[in-house]
Amino acid sequence: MKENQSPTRAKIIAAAERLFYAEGIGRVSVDAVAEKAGVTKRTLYYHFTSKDELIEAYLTARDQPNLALFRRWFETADGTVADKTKAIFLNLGHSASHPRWKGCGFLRTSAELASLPGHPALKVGAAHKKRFESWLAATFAEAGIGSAEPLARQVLLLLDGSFAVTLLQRDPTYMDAAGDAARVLVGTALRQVRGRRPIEESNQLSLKLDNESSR
Amino acid sequence: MKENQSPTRAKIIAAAERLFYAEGIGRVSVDAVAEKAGVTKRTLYYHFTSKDELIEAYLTARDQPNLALFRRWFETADGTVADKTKAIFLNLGHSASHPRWKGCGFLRTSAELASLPGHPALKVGAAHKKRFESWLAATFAEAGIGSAEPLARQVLLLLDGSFAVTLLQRDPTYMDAAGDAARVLVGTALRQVRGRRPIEESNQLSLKLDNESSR
DNA sequence: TTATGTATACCGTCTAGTGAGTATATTATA
DNA sequence: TATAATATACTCACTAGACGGTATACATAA
Repeated sequence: MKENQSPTRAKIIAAAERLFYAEGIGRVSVDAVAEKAGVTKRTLYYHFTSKDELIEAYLTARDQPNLALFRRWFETADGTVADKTKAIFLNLGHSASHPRWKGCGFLRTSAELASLPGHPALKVGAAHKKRFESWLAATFAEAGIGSAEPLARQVLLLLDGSFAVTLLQRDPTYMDAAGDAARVLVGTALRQVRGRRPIEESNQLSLKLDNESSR
Repeated sequence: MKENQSPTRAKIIAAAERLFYAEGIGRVSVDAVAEKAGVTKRTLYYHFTSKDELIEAYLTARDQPNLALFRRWFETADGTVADKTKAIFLNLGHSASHPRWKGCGFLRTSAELASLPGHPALKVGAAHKKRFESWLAATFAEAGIGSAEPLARQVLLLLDGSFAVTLLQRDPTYMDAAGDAARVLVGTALRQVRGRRPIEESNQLSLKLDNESSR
């Protein structure tokens, strides 16, 4: 297997990440990726058997870094779980103000490949969003929220909705609106917890890190 | 001007609607649209100056029918405004169960053309979603809701989120989750209205129409 | 000396868009 | 009323280039 990370393979994936995210997978040729990576096309095809496999590798490479970024945004925010949830949207709104921001690479790839169910890249994208949803649900459950799973699902829907709408309208204030809705939903669930067993939700002090661009 | 609807032009747009929605604009050639419409490519280029103009015409043709469908789903549902809002998601979930359903054509086009800001088709898409948001806001305001605009925005975010997530996961139950969140948000706003001036929200009897596929 | 990695050069196919010409209908003129 | 001119709506055949992918050869290192 050549699944390991040879430097050349890593360079190719890095080039694919930048180009596929910036232009969309259909508008980027294999030649362009090879050129950006500084290798010949034949070398690219030595490391990947097809363009489809390269697309899959592109999303696989984004999976963990994206999740880590969301987690960090959540964990470094002040306030209740509801406030911390909203912090994800605030940070995302900041990212979306950057002209190079182009929404969520997973969702955009899913839109482009919608006519190819079963495409390996779609499985990677679906698994990525599931992991995010599961992490949210676990975090909510830890805070004592009973309906953690449906709540996590609703927050995911708001998040992906704000990706889609902000990309279309090019207006990051939609992120704030989604964050408000998420804070209301999480806050309501949280108040039910406190009703049963008081306090327990602590105000965590934390750094406010500057955000990177999120994909 | 040939902006009017000659039968040939209408045939071409109808073919474009089916193919672009089913496969995505990047994966459909102008030749394929011409063939599906039963005209030569040169005839297509007689009616449209470029593929981009054809894409724009495709979304323009979907604008009013889609809005009308959502309105009908809302208006024909029983219950409060919150219930009627949720009905949109329920109907959409039903549409999404069909194997030919491929999400929202406006959002998918926006994802494909994300690297071309200012593309005419993107303006059509943005205006379409704005019209939906405005209609929702007006409907909420009519029901006496004070925060009609932010509320409409939140429902839009849930709607487009459910388009994106349901397409990726191929699981229409996400539509139900989004509908629940929307019902909670609208219901909360509605209860504040009732708190100030009681009743006023009537249970409207109405037919439950069977839905068409929504794009 | 065998496996890994890279390069040059190429193939067949598909793409958006065009050049040049034609059938038909309507209008203007004698 | 017959004829000439013009506009509309369409077709066939083509271009120039981009596309994904490959055959072959050469280099390097264990």
